[in-house]
Amino acid sequence: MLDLKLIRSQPDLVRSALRRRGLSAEAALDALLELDRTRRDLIGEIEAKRNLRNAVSEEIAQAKRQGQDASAKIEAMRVVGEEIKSLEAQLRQVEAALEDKLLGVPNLPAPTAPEGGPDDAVVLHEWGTPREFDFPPKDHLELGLALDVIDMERAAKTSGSRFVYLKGDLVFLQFALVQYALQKLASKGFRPVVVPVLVRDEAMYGTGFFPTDMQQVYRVEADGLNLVGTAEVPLAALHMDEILDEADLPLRYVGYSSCFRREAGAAGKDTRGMFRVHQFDKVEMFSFCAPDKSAEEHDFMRSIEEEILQELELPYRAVNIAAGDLGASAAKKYDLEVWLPSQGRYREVTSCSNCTDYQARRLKVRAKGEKGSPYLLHTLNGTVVAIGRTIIAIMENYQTAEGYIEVPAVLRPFLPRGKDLLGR
RNA sequence: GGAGGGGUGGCAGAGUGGUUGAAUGCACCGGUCUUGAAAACCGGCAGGCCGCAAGGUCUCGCGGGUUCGAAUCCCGCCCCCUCCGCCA
Repeated sequence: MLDLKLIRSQPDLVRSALRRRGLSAEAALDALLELDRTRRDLIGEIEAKRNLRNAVSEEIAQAKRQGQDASAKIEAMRVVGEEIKSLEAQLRQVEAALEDKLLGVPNLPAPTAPEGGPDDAVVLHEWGTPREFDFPPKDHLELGLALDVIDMERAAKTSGSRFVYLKGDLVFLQFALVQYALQKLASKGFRPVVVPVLVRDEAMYGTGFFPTDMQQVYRVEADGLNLVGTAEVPLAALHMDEILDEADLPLRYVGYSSCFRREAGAAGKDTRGMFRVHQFDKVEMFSFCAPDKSAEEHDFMRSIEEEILQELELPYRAVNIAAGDLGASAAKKYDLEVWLPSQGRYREVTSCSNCTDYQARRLKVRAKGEKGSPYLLHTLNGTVVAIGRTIIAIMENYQTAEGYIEVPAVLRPFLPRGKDLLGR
C-alpha cells in the first residue's frame, strides 16, 4: 500500500512512477484524491461534533451530580448524536472505498528498476559456462522417468495435471538441498522457521497478493483460509501489528514450506515435466530492515542466492527485472536464471524482491528506537532454494551418459553415505 | 465438535454506565544521592487519525448496536485457557 500522504502531496510523481509499470492509473488516482478530500472533510465535521458532545456530556454529569435538571442538554445531544452517527456512516463508506482503491495500487518501482516489461529485464552478469555434452543430453522428465524418480502420470490420476510424485533418490536430493540451504542461511544469521501454509485473508492482503493475484491462490472456503504460494506470506505476517526494537534489525528469517499455486493463466506454458507445478517446496529468506538499509540488504540477499548456485556449480545469469514486470509489492526485483541444457536457455530459479514499506504499511510492521516515534520497516524476500526447479537444474546439468545424476560435491555430506550417483 | 472460563498499556493486574487513555506493582529511560553500584527519592514511559500549529479526536481483542455519555450493557466475529469427544 502506498502512503496516502505521498499521493496527496506529489500526485505527479506517483502517476509517472505507476506509468513505468505500464499502468495508466489516472482515473484511480483522481478517484483516490477525491475520496481522500471527502474523508478529511468528514473527519473534521465529526470531530467538531464529538468535541461538543464530550464537553456537554461532562456538563450533564456535573448537573446530575448536583441534582439539577439536564433534560434540555440531553435532548440537544441526542440530536448531535444522531448527526454524528449519520456522518460516521458516510465516513465508513468513504473509507471502505478509499481502502478498496488503495489496496489495488501496486508499489512504486525503484528508480534503479529498468524501463519496460517482461522482455526488458537487464542482464547484470553471467556466471559459469554451460557444459559441453559428448552425448545428447536428456531433459529432466526423460531422465526421471527412466530412473523412476519422477512420476507425473500417477500424480495426474491422484491430483490432476501439474502435480508430481518425487521418488527414491530425488527425495534424498530434496532434503539434502533443504538441509544445505538451512545450514548456510542459519550461519548468516537467518533464523529458521517452519511456517503455517494456510493463512487468513489478512495475511494475503498484507503481503499484497490480494486483491491483485487472487486467481493464483487456492482457497479453503469452509474455513476462510488460503494456501500460500510462498513462505513469504507467513514470514511477512509474523510481525504483523508489532513495533519491533530497532536494535534487533535487521531481523532475518529463513522459512521452509510447501507452496501452492493455481497457475491460472499459465495454460499451455511449461507443460512438460515439473518446471511449473501446483505444489512445490521452497526454502525462502525474509528480512525486516531499516528503510535506509533495504537496498544494501537486497544486494546481500542476491549475493546469498548467487553463492548457492556457484557452490552447486550451476551456470546462471542474474537479471534486474523491469518495472513493468514487477509483482504488486515489489519496488525492485532480481531473478537468477539457471542454465537448462534441454531448453538451451536460462530459466528462473530464484527471485529476490525489495518491497520497501509497501507490505509493512499494510501489515503495520514498525520499529522504534530509544527515542523518536515508530516508523515503517522495509521488507525483502528471496528464494533460497526452489527445490523442484533446482532439482531439474541439477538433473539436467549433472546427467551422465548412462542417464544417472551426479551429486554436486557440496551436497554430498547431506545425502546417504556413498550416494554420489543418483538413480543407480 | 460439545460445555465452561477469559481477552485492559512491555509484563502483572485494578476497574461493571459519567474527568479512567485508564489505579497499583514490576520492567525500562532520565535525574538527585553515592568513590562506583545497590537502595531510596523525583520525573518520564502505548499508538492511530485530523491539523502549519495550538489543539482536537479515536483506540481497554475486532466490528456493529443501546445511551446525552460505554473498558463497563446487548449482538456478531476472532483468539486463548480448562474439561469432554476425536486424532497425526
